[in-house]
Amino acid sequence: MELDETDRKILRILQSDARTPFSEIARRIDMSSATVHDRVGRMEDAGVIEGYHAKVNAKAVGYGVSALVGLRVEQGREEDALEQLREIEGVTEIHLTTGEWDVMLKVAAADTDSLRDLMFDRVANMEGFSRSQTMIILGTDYETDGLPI
Amino acid sequence: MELDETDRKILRILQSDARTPFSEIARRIDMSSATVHDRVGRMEDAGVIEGYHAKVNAKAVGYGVSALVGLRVEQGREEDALEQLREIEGVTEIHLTTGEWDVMLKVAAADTDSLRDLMFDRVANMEGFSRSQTMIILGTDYETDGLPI
DNA sequence: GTTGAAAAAATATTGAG
DNA sequence: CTCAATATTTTTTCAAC
Repeated sequence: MELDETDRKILRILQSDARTPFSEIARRIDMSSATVHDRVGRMEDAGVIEGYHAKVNAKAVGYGVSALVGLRVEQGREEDALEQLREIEGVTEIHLTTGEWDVMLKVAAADTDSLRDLMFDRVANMEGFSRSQTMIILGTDYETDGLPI
Repeated sequence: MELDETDRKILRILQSDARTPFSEIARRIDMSSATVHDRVGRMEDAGVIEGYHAKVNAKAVGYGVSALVGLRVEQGREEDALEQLREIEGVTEIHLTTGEWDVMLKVAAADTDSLRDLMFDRVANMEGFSRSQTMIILGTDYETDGLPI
């Protein structure tokens, strides 16, 4: 799908606040809200907009520790490994990467004890597991609302 | 702020679809929409809900390559480095981590050329830079809408 | 805290340029 | 594609339990 500058403006607004009323988006980009409605619908259908998500404070819901985890997986066992990783509660992202690690995870856990359980009981025991490195996130300095559009 | 099971149900719904009408949330959790409205407002005020963001397909807006980047920063130059990193367009996350790297970035770029420019011209030239490792994301296997609540 | 009901505002739809 | 007008829904407010 081709996006013009109007579409991009709408995306910028929805990326920073997904609950902005169409009427206000319309005011800001100087078009009617029917047009905004139409364009948003088309971008949703085309998969340009993949969803709308509330960002929840991790600590408020009991997640005190986050980490990035690098994983080496045995050759030929990648699919097995991924399947098991997807089942682990607390694993919020699974990326396949080049470089030192085959897989990079982002995980959330209640505390360090629970992170240890996650890593030792679940990750290290899965089939195809080779080795891992856990990088605990001491703090997130900065996080954009999404992409620079 | 204390969250009860009702709050958590609301968070789950908004995390998976931030534009779900309060009236529908009310139906699903079997309460009035006035209650949902009240609770959402309080969670917003308390910082439990940090925002609502549209998820935009990176390729659709011209970002063909993403990477995780590990960085070593010279002792005592951390603040300088972070300040510069925040200014680099395409850097979408900056985490301070334990382990092999001091800082982990998530970056988005149009293509590998543009990623090279980002890394060589911007990141590698910044003050306090020591060394880095770029892990190109070949694919994202799985990404939850947020935290398991 | 919760609710139903009223008022205000927003979204969805339609038809035409 | 865009718009104005209309119909439908939702959000917001508020008195009352």
